[in-house]
Amino acid sequence: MRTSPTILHLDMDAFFASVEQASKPSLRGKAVVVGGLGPRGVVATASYEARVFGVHSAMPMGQARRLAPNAAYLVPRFELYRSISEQVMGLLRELSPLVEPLSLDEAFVDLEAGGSARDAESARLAGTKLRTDIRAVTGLTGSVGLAASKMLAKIASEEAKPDGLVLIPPGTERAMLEPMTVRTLPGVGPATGDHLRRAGITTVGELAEAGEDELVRLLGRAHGHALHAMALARDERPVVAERETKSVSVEDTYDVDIHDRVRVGVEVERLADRCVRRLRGSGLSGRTIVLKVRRYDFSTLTRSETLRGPTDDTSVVREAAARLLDSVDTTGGVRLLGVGVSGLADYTQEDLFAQAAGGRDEVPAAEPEPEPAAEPRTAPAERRWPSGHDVRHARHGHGWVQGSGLGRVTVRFETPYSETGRVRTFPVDDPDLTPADPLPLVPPAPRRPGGAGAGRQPSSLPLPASLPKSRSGSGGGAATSSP
DNA sequence: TCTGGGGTCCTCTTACCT
DNA sequence: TCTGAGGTAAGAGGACCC
Repeated sequence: MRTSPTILHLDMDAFFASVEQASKPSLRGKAVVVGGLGPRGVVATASYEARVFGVHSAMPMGQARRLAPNAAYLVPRFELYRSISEQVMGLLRELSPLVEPLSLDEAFVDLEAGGSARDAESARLAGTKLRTDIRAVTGLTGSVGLAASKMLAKIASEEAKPDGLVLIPPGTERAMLEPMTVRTLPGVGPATGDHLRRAGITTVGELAEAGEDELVRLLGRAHGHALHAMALARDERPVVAERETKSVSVEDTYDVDIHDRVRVGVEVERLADRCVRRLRGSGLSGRTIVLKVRRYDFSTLTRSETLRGPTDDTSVVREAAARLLDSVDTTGGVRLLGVGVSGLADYTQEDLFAQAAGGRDEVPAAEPEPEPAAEPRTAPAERRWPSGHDVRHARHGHGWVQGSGLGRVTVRFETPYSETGRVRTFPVDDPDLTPADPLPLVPPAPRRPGGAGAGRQPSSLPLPASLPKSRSGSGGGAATSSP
């Protein structure tokens, strides 16, 4: 293990909720919950104000609403989060070429490899500057952990939350870990935590004392060995910039269990199509087709089939998924269906199955994923005007959907840079109201004084080209044109 | 309370091959 | 020819992560 705390872990604070608060002045300082709003939705992120009420990630939405009935409930806007995540990752890459993103809001950086830090002092400086830069560029806060290994850097950023920086000086690691609960260690979830508790092990110190043989006996070879090393603060895993995708999958949970076997078959076909679209979008093909079925009682089973060669052909994946479905009893109803492809190759090959079935199929590779809100699983008004999404009104300007239903949509007119705005209600088919693209959270840098851009509405956030822009067409002044 | 979606990794069992 | 050992791949399930 290295001797300087030059591995940095960044964790953006309550990322999705913070983005929503930054883009909606009326929600700042308020409880905000982002997640699925259907009857089977769960919380993706809760703002710190909502956490006070006991709301946390992965909690069923119904429970969250009981705990925090006055919170704002919003559907996730992944395109927006992705575009802000790219800005943040860009700042990390200025520190080092060795950046390992873990998700939209988290990443490891090897500062030493980038030459941006050699010792504790320079590492702390780099971390402090990073936090300042993130705030300047995105308006958001992130917590930074610095340590000599990935595990410790991650624990440090957790300790730093929210909006802080923690550096673990080399040599102090074991003393720091000892009193912590085993759940602090990555890889110890509810099941392993329970398992260890029953064996009388609750702290990292007790884990270290238990010895490797005992842990291997309790948890199996790989897990026992890894956990013992971590308890002794030993973690040699390098920061890896490029990770190969191992599988691609799509799944849907249905608001109401599906009992009709024919409908189940149709849904599996649709999932197969979507999965192949994603596969091709990434330029991949795969050999193993996986069908996932969650039944009415939440029991989950998977069935898989490995083909002779990799495929990215819709009809081949459809047919394999249908064969797998034949072996599954769906009596009683299913709440979730999924189709995945693993055993990936980063090339596509014409395969015999497809040729036998009539050649290449019709699904275009570049067709964008439909937005979740466009899925026919919510009521029509909510589908057209998802809570939290941006809109533009011909007379009132830029705003966001506060709620919809009963033929009406309620809009709050404000932008990331305005005061808290006013609320107005319109018929859902009001021709003056159109969906709009999100605005940047921080005003774009001003052009030269008196320049052509002065006084204009800020342009919308540049979204990745492969992602769908809003369905507003050219309506409204939020389009990405500049003089 | 009633449990999303997209992943990764590990373990166990079984089948198959040598 | 039969049998068992050992390796490997596939299939299924489960834990965990964000």
